[in-house]
Amino acid sequence: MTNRILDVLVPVALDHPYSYRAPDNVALAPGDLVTVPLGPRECTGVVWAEQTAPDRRLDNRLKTIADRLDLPALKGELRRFVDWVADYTLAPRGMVLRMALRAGEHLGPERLRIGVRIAGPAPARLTAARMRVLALLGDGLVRSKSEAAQEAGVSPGVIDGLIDEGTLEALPLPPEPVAALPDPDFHAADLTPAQSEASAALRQVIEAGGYAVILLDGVTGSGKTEVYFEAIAQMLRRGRQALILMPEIALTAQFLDRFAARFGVRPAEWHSELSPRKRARTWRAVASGEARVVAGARSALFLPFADLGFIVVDEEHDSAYKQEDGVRYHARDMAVVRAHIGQIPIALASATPSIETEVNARRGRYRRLVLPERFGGQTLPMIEAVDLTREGPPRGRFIAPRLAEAIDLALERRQQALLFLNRRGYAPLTLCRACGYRFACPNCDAWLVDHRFRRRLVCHHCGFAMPVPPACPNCQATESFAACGPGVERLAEEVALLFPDARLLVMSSDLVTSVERLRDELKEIEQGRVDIVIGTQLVAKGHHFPKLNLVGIVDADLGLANGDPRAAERTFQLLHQVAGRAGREEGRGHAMIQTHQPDHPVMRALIAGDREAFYESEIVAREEMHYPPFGRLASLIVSASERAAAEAYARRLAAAAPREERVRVLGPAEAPVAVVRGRHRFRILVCSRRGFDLSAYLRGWLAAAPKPAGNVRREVDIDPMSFL
DNA sequence: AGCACGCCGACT
DNA sequence: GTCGGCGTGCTC
Repeated sequence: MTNRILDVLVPVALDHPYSYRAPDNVALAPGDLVTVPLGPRECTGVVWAEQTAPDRRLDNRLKTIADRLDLPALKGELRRFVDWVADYTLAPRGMVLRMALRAGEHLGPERLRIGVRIAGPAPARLTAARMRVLALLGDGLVRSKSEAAQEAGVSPGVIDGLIDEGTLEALPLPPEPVAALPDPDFHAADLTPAQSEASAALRQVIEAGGYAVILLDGVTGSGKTEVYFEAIAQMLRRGRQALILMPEIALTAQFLDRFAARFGVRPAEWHSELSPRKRARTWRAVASGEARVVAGARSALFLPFADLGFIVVDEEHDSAYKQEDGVRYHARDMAVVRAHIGQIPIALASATPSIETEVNARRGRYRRLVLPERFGGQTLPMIEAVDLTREGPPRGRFIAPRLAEAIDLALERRQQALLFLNRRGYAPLTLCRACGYRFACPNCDAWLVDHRFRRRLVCHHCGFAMPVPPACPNCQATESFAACGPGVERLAEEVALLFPDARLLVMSSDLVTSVERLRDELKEIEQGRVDIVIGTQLVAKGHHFPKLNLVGIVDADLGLANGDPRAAERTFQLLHQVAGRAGREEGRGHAMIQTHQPDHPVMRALIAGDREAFYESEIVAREEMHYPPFGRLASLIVSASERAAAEAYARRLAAAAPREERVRVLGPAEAPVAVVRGRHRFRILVCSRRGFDLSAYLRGWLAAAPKPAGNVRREVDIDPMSFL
């Protein structure tokens, strides 16, 4: 036994590596994946460093590393990234490592795939199912067992039966590659002059080498994708890897097919719905360098790339990049950090850049490449407001007469219309007309949303659901429930009434039962088999509807209601994106925005098509308030099942804040949604000057503050995006 | 995060 | 009598 001691980081909620004795029969170096004993179990960990000054007190407790896994070591780059993210977000280092080892649980040896082919005489008993299998395999080719069963329309048992009879022969197949090699010259893109110019500038940045941030700034349909595809082609020619980050919901078949049209094959995919097996294989392929291009949701940022040369963050302004549970990180910001650590270029693409990115571009820290026009000379939609204070719909209705007329006209012209309402379900509130009782969630501080398609009252915060009772739980009155406010389902009812002959489709995340069904529905729209689409946020992202000409925004004020400092930015981005769905191929599009405040800066900028006006006003407002990016924010959330316990601890925590003139501590205040999942929540908001090390300040504060007792929990959210 | 340990409530 | 609820504390 040697005296060598190594620090190993394990993917559990521990902030520091543990020391282990190195076994003398295996060579180990930092980055190697190992199995180590941890308490009563064994787990996978990563050698983090050589331990040069072992803690004497641990001498007799040190355990020995059990084994080294036969996987590529995590590069220094990725280890530094894990350390950086943990330091910044105040998450335990081990939990950040866990994201990099996500394939973890299934990293064992690859399961053998079994292939079958005909190898003997037909069986004595020839059933219809068996005949179909024989007909399929009659060509003598080898097929995997599951493929053969599926194509012949039989159960796998039939195949097994034929193997037993000796008719078929089973043989091992090589593992299926996760992603074939993309060909940079498969189908050279036909770029517009503007795209060529942007592409050439991007190429120059990449040629120069090293870290650089490029903002690809262009409206939907201006061809940002083709431009960054050229940069990826350039990376492929150099034999390096590229990562395309996108909001999970935008990672569609349409996008993957576009990639395949340019490069001959689809990229490797990485998202939460990947099967464990596929996940493990993709992880390995990325680590070995076999997968050259990965298109993935935010967690793809933690993949162990063998040689990452370029990152794209598509739709960089999208709030889905912020992870709100577990390790709270912003994937766009962390992507920039990863590019910096790896000294590689990164491109942020958006039609409506985040205020942070816009300010960085204005200051020259990011290089802006503009794509001014839409493809093929398409023009932006004409946008107008419908002032609900003057020309609103009749009581109980949500479509104003002028919007209804426009829909009529679109139907007459055989064009599609989209009605956008960012609210799922039938109605956001149900009350009893007899006694005023309102249905509220038993676990959260929220009303129950009526979902008629599902025949349930549902809480959008915790998922609580109950059937609609036959009588009022308070006064026992029957037939007394009134739905208040609109949801997409209720809107669909109104549309069916107004346009009885139109073909409707409601798209809402809670109605999406499977990816398959979503794809089918998108295809229906694409092929013009739907006249009116009614949708939530789901329709805003990533899809291209060629026949869509009219967009109606039913309640533009919805996102502006709360006191969130980012409300204006988010509303502008969302409405701009939705309005931009109109008229991408068939003439000039038309968007109508129903609002109670047509003079709000967000609405004015949208109607005037003046994006810069919005940025000007919003940047000034942020600067005045010292909000990001002109200051930094963190939020401490204290929660407990007892309201008093949460409040008392939050007060003690706030009182323990170290004095620091560059920091303001606000609160504690009850969170806007005070109760979630049965836990009462209080929030302390911490604001600091720009450039101040807020993470270090918070770490010092939390270390010195009294520890939470009982079921009181505290969470830290650096750079919070949502204030609910 | 797991997992064990430990201390109180209602059942085979 | 024990099975099992989840609060508490530890893992080199």
